[in-house]
Amino acid sequence: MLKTEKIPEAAITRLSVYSRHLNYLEQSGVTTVSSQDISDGMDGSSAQVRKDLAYFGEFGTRGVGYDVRDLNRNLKKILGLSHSLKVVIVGAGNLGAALSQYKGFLDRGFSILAAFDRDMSKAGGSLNQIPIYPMYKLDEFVRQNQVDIGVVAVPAASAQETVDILVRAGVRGILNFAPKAVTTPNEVELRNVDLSVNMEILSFYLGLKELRAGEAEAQE
Amino acid sequence: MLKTEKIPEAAITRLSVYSRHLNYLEQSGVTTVSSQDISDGMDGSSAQVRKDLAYFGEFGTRGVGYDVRDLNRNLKKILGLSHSLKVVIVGAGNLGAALSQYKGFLDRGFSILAAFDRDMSKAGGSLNQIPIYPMYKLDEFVRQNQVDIGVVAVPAASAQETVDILVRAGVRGILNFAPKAVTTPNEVELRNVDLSVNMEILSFYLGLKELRAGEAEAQE
DNA sequence: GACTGTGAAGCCATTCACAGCT
DNA sequence: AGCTGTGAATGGCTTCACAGTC
Repeated sequence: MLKTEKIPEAAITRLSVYSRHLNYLEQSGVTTVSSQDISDGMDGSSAQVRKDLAYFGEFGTRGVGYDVRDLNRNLKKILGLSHSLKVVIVGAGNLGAALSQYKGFLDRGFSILAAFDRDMSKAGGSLNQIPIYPMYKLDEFVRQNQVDIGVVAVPAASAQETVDILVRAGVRGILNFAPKAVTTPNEVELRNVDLSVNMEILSFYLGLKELRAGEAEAQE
Repeated sequence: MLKTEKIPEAAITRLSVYSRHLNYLEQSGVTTVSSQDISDGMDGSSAQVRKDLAYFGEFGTRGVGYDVRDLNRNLKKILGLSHSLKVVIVGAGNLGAALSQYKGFLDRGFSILAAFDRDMSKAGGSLNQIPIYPMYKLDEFVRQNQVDIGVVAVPAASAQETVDILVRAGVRGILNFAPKAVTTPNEVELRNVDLSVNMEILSFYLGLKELRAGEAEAQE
């Protein structure tokens, strides 16, 4: 169970996607799937699915496939979703508001406890059930409620500062949405979800396609 | 200039981050940087920076470094940001609203022309300057305005359907925020920005850390 | 016959180390 | 001396192909 083997991050990404798909199948009443079924409709191959699962154990039955319910339970356990993680959102602007109500988080069992904003006039208000507090209460709140994850949804200019506050308060992980490279000490896990970078990657490939189309014409 | 060499997607991601950092340096009045300077404060090495740039040409001067302004201009050109791409957002809920005002897009030169929503009562309204139209106008709008990119910010259940409409209308790329695997034909570039997957990856690493901490204790 | 689990092969990306320029 | 550009080496991920199981 405790293999110290190195697991590609891309594999984790895929496990998460598999799990969501299994949720859907479970609701649809499907009870058994093959690795082929799982990989259909995404980019990966069935071999990839099996390899990804193999990092964590043997979940299937040869000649048969996987039990949907059972496999999904295992995946959720691997992903740490068995007990719901406690989350706070920093920055109650548009993005913070959107994240606080994001179905994708709630459906997967994360509990968003509170939002925080520097703007004192927002404090006391709420984002759809979730209370908004002023920034100075963040530290105490995180400590008292043993918050696991801080979501950073502030402007780029205050991103690092916000991260520092969360780290000092004792969160274990940070999900950063600010378009700015930030850093955390090793013991605090960090992930950047860089929306503008994603838009630019798309832009790059559009340009590349244009270029190739141009070349193809020129060849005739 | 037109190297057909294969370029890692990760390299494009980094170029985008470099460019943003150069923007900042440019504003700060810095005129020359080394690959070391660029890599400082992010995870990569200076060798990586040089390799990434080498896919596209020779932008520096040996013994000296890179001209900030010049390099950034080149990066933006590579990323297709020289002429601003036209974007529409589908789904005028919280996430759509947040994206329509997202500074990270505007700062980098994307123009968000309109938002669309299935809910007719939202039509006629606006999200911070950006007009909201009913869904049935999407096709015509995309054609008439030669929209390049469609941003999908609808619930998972209607994601594929929305993608199909955008594809038929003729967008060249799609940025999907719905927590659902969707597909496009080859000629339409697709990128998924999966917020819940990112949260789950974070969750996974938190669990892993816990496990390791437990093991370390057990070893004594 | 169908499907999983896995070693081995192949492929791709990153890192190293140094030649080449200023 | 300082720094870029790059071939060669390394390391890691994915694909292949098949033995093992039902």
